[in-house]
Amino acid sequence: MAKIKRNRNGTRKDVIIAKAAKLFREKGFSATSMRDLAEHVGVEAASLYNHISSKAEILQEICFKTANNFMSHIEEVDANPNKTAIEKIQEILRFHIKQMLDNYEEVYVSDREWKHLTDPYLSNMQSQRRAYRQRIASVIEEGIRKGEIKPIDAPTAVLIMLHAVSGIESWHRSKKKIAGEVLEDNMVQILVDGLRKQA
Amino acid sequence: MAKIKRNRNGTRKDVIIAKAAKLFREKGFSATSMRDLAEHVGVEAASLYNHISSKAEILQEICFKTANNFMSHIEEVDANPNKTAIEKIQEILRFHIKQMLDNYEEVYVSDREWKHLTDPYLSNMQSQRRAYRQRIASVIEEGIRKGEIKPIDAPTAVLIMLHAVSGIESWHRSKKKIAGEVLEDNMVQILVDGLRKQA
DNA sequence: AAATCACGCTAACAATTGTTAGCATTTTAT
DNA sequence: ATAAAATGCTAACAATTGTTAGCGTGATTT
Repeated sequence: MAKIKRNRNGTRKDVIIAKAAKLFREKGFSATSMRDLAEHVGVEAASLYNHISSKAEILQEICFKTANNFMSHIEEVDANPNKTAIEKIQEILRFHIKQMLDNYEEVYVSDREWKHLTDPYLSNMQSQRRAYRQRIASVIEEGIRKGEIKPIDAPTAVLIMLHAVSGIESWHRSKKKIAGEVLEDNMVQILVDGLRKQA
Repeated sequence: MAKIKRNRNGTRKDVIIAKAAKLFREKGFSATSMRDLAEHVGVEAASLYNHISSKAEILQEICFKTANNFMSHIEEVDANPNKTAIEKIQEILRFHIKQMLDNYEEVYVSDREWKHLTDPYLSNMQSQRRAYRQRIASVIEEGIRKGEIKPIDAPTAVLIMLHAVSGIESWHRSKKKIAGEVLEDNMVQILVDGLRKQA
């Protein structure tokens, strides 16, 4: 009756999902109530259901949109046969970092809260994640074969890369932030060439 | 009346906290109900309150026990003036990895769920975490000054280290696990010397 | 043997949860 | 202008939440 919902460019559903991503990041999926979300959207809880069909659906949209985003990128990178493995890894890393800077809320939520998906979607997400990690591992193994990369355990390297990137969360919370590009360069350098000087 | 709670060596409270840590890791703090926990302990929900005073207290015990554990270790490491910065970093890393292997549930929960602490404890935990990261950053900066470590942004390096280690979660979930010591060596090598061969 | 304590149970509470029904109003299309 | 669609509201629902009260039984202490 009184309040109206704003929408810049995109549907009202998009507004709801964006606010939800923010809350899910701050408090977690389970600890965020629909009334909580409604309040931040500026509407009563019941009104949300004119735009979404359930709380679960919101999480699904966030998770799968993000997952597809990463999956298309790695396919694009991996399709190019003229890049070295190290170059591919660097591109993947930089893409992750940029995503973590630009779409922070959704990327973070999709990484931390996907466990709360329910079962058709949960299994789907699990295999997507597995497939994604496997693709990166293959790039690393290719690099090992060609002598560009140290002979380390590829799954372990993937694990380090992906989780290191998700640590950008604490960069966001930090008071004295360095610039995003500096962060990116630092992270890539540390992961590719390590902490130790000279070697 | 009928059921009895077991206890190997440690109080019944310890049993409850251990089971809680497992559930908090699997489903998150908010998504774990006291009835859920009670069922896994083999008792009715109300009976838990003979041993703990609230759900919040369980999380507090898990988080602060773990935090103190890490804090004492870094103090011990840092007190030794004969170690190089790289050696200190390696020791800290190896301690984190070992903790993640041996006390998986509690370390993981303490890292992911501390946000659900409430306010006297929440602020306390926030400053403890800040202080801990700051100590590691100081070690790195010392290493940079002495020329052992590349001149990178120390907070970024800390962020990478700590989050890389927390990725051991996916090692736990993995089917074909490499041995714990191999994992440890791989992780330390990658973080200290990077992925790239030779340099 | 008596008294105390530890610890389990059932029942119940107030609050909060996600969600639906039904109705009113505004916006869009005809 | 009128019909249709979109979107908001209030009220209510059943289920679940953390937690307390009160009672009983078995073990431990005196």
